[in-house]
Amino acid sequence: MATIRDVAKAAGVSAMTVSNVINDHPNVRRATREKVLEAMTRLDYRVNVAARNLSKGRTGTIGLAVPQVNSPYYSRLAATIITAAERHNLRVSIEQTGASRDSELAALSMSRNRLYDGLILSAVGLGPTDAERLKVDHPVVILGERFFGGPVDHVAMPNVEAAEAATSHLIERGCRRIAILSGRVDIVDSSTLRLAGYRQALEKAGLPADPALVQTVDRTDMAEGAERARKMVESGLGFDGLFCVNDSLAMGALRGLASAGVRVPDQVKVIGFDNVKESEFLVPALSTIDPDHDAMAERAVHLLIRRIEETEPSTDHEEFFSSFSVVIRESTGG
Amino acid sequence: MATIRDVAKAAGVSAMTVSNVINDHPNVRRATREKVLEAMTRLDYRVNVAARNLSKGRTGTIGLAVPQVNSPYYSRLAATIITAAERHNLRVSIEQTGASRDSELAALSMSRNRLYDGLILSAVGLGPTDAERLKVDHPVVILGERFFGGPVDHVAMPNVEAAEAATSHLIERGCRRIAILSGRVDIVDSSTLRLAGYRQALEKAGLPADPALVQTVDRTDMAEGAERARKMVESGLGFDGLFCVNDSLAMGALRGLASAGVRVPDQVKVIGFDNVKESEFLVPALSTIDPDHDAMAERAVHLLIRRIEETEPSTDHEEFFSSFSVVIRESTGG
DNA sequence: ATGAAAGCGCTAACAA
DNA sequence: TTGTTAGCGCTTTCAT
Repeated sequence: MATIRDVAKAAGVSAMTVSNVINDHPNVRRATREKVLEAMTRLDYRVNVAARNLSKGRTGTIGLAVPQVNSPYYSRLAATIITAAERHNLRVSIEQTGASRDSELAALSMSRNRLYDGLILSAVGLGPTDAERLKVDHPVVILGERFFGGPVDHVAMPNVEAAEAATSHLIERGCRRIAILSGRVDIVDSSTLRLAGYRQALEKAGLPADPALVQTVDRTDMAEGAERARKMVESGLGFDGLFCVNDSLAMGALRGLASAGVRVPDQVKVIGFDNVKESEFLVPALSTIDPDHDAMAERAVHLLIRRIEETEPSTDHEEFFSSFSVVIRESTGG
Repeated sequence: MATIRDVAKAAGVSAMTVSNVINDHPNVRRATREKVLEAMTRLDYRVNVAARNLSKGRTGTIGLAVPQVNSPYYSRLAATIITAAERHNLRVSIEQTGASRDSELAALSMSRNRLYDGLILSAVGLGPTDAERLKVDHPVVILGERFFGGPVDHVAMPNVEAAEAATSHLIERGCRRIAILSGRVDIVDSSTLRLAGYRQALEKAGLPADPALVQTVDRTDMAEGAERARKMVESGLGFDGLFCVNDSLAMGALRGLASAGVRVPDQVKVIGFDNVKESEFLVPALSTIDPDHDAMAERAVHLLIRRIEETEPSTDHEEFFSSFSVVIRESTGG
């Protein structure tokens, strides 16, 4: 494998000149450049990125830690972040944390090992009590709901407002007994905040808040959504609207309601949250909240790059909330 | 940031001893090890992976190039590969090629740059004429249908057999005019092979092969599936079975048929291919082919590791075909 | 069981 | 415009 010195020798110049050619530095005479390029082709030279990394103290790679990539939501997030990073000539290495606290901490320490120039961490397992551990001396951006006012840059959704808008939409469509399908709410996360938005909407509309209508599941995925929705019908809970805190749950719920023989939107109207690609194609097509995913990804990458490039560590931190819109489809009556 | 030499000084030993401790080498006295570990903790030492990479000539990272990660199929593939790689202490860096030939070639050259120890390339844009370019001196495993007998290790699906099984299943359920929704078939890829399987099944059953029943779309995604299925109904094509060459198309088709007022499975039975997570939760639940994704991912990673670890390049190449099963759900009558 | 020397391939800083 | 020097932080080899 040819090194920069082999090329230098072959072209009759110094290693530095070759390096300057490779990196498009200005001060190289045209003729010299040609000579070098020719030698590079002839020797089939390839830069050794590891050596460059060591020399520059940069890896050109950022880490992205998400619970799992095989979910409509996180795969979309990953896709958007990879694309945004690419625009800045950064590669993305993905780690799956399985939503566990330990794995999320491990991801944090990976970037301490300078494996990555920075880390975007979709924190689900870490809690507010771990805030101290985020006070690290390397670039980190947190995605999620767990660290408001924490010691890191933070990109979040307008959970409360958007959940309120979703619930209000159901109310406008005539629902009076609106259930919510949510994740666990013993911790502050998107479920908790979206539940708060749901409650606000009911209150503003003067609707009673029946605790039985608040249904929580352990994992917010399709399987749980399907099972719980079916049970809610079979137990005779009685509801005419259902707000699911994410689209995976909602996809499952649509399935569960169908199994239970409930017609959507005639008997029950359903709305989700996230606007994953699939939601448009379900039967019935799913109404949902569309946060501005691209803006969130772009902002997360930007914040991270800012940190990577700043010369001295600053102590201020930014919190970004994306905008959102309500996407009305068949599941709430089109 | 503390280096290995800082730790050595602090512990009163040589850098080499510290290195030996870090890498769990046997020849270190217990007392020495403790001393070193203590110093490491005290100085908050972290290995510099870039330096280690340069020294060892390995990066501990493999590349995975897929068309896009935001699709049920590829996100599942990515998830499985990341998990398999993790078991072997390898990280995975993901690149999105957008199915373009140029990006796929770029991914190949990335790994030539020793950014990755090896590359798993889900080839969609590259064609058989590019086979020569795969003759590279670094580890590559191709996922897909385009390079049978090529100069690389290759993991593929049993496309023909599985497509035949899918079509036969529709025939067994009483379908007589079975349409196929496929990608372009001017090149050898999964669409072509699955179309061949479809034809075989018709032939074996003695059913006529009406060319009008072969429908091809440019992109095999949900949007195209929905639009085309609707048009097929509206144009009065007349069909009682539909085999979609992947689940994304099938999800779209279910949506399109619903829009056109066609009941599944009563009027038309539908089967897909891939068994993505979503298919189980659709309404109606989607019958499909389930290739052994885990086995494919595991095999791809294994083949790659074998190449990475072999001392001298061998010229033989392995072709692996996964097993498959037909998953029968509501869309073909349960 | 430990250490000294040399080098992985590149680039920043300075010199010519 | 080009070249020289001196590392980046680690590991391999060989001595002790």
